Amino acid sequence: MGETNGQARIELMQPLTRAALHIALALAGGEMHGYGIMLEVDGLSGGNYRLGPGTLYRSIQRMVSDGLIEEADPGASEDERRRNYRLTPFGRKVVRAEVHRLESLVEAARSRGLLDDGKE
Amino acid sequence: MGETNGQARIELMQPLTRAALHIALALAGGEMHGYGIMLEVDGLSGGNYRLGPGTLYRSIQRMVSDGLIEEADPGASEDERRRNYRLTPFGRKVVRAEVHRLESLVEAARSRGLLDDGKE
DNA sequence: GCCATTATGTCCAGAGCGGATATATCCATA
DNA sequence: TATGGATATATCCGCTCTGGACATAATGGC
Repeated sequence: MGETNGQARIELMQPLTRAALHIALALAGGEMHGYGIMLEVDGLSGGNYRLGPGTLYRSIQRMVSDGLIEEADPGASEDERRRNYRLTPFGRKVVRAEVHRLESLVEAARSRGLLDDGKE
Repeated sequence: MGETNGQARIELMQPLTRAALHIALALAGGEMHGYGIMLEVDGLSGGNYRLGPGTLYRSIQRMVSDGLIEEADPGASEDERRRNYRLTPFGRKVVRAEVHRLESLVEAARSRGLLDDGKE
């Protein structure tokens, strides 16, 4: 194979921007259009993190040109305005690596006693 | 009590910037000076995330003025150039809230099957 | 037909960042 | 003791990323 090893490409993409991470996580559940991603991210963060339209559509474009996501065929009977996106296999690898990084951070927090004594 | 409830202030600080999160996690293990934080962050991320001096000292200043960290008395026999910092109780609450957010994201990733089939 | 909602997109100003540069101290060792 | 690499802090420049306002238009319920 003429291409450089995939691991290197993955590391070049890290760390994902905050917006890209949330978009990727939303798309990990299945393909979805932009506005849907916006609502999904709002929900999965419990309202603590919101994507405005500027950040949303700009991030989508960047992720497409980076090969993290790709446009999917529009569902048959759906709203014609919608543009559906899905994670590419490469994108999936990158998010997975990023989530593992987050897990390490959470573990570091735990080992430093940050999560003990749960009262505020 | 004349002050607004602390929970609101915590939410105003969220989400922490990437740099601030890493600095706070480094300081969760005990007080430390800037250069030490830089090395600690490098280590706790396995080299995947590095703070350059610009981001580091700028972030420290911002976090001090936001009340997340504060300067501590320098240790007796230590290098006089060092300026030691520690998390404030408020800063500790904010990092804890942020780590809980990260845990939710990891959990969302898991429930979407993103962490299954561990091969690359 | 009316109009809120859904949906995508651009633009601007400001926040955050990476890395170069500057400066100075510390300390091992030659 | 002087030389120099590591330690330590700080600022500056240019770029990326973001938030939110604004624009435009199709959809769908009434």
